[in-house]
Amino acid sequence: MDISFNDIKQKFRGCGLKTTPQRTAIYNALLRSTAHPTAEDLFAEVAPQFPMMSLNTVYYTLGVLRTSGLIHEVNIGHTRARFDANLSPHHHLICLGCQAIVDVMDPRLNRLTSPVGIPKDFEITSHQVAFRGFCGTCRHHTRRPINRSSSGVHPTTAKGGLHG
Amino acid sequence: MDISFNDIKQKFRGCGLKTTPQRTAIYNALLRSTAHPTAEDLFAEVAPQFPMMSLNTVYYTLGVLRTSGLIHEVNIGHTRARFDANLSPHHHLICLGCQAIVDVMDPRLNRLTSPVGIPKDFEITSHQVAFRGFCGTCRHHTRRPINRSSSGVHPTTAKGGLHG
DNA sequence: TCCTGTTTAGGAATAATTACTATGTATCAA
DNA sequence: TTGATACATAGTAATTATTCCTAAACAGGA
Repeated sequence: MDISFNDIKQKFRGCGLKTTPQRTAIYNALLRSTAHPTAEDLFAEVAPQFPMMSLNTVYYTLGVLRTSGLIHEVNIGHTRARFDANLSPHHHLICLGCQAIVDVMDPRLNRLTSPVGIPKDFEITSHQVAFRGFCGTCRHHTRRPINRSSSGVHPTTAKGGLHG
Repeated sequence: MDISFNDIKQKFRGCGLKTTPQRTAIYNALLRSTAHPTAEDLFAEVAPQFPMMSLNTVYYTLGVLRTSGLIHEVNIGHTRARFDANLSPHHHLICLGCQAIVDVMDPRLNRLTSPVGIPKDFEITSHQVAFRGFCGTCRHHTRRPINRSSSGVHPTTAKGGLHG
């Protein structure tokens, strides 16, 4: 799943985007992550390399990448936008405890038939299944750690999408 | 789908909630709607009956109803929370143009098998399918009316979930 | 290398929601 | 029926996430 600097440059060029160090770092961080980070998560990850960088730049960059179709925005609530560079059709597993989002790649879910009883002039362009529940850690411990400041990473367990 | 004042009172009592006129009106408005209104939509709908009412009360009430399990929160983006009093398992059709949300009651979608390749200690408690696309009106007219102030109701067409 | 339009960074602004708090009121018990 | 009390309401202020605005910096093509 690794991608080179030149690959990124090519992608940016293909979308008519300039290749700046900040933009490259943000996109690269998103490519490497499977945790569906928020803008602030990405800012925290990239900031050490660019001490002068503004959170604004992260928002601007994510907006540009989204409208260029290089990334997707994923939401599990109204509170914060989360982002995903995985463009292949997939679904999500969402922990109601720690808010972790895990990709579900089961191809059977990509082939759901059109539902019955919908307005006949509605044109469906995509669909996505969200499975909700509790991950191993949240199942055993408290049910609601309420972790608003990070993307599904337990305060106790250091890094990674879904602990355990 | 009509519900009496006494039914509502019973439901509230069953959850240990006091029956106040504001609370009753808000819940009743949500029960009657299929448009998945926002807090502000509900405020606008109920305000004529209670000129002194605060938007705060709507937020507080929706929070109480949600934690009591009487309503669900539905989100199609990070921008605003939308609410639903339809508790029977169902799915959603979302117009990318006008942001309308329509319930999809196809029971086949309730019986999706557990997906492959997920962490084995994850306990799935529910799932929901979101179909995205364009409703009849948005398909023909502009693709992105960007309607942030209302719940999927076209400026041109008056009231209702999905026009047409 | 130089020009030009995009990108960045900083601060201010906005929108949605939550927090705080005094007053009001539904409910229960006497 | 009445009174006490805990929950609700309304008003204002605060917070959070995001967007807007602007000047300076810089990438990419001529």
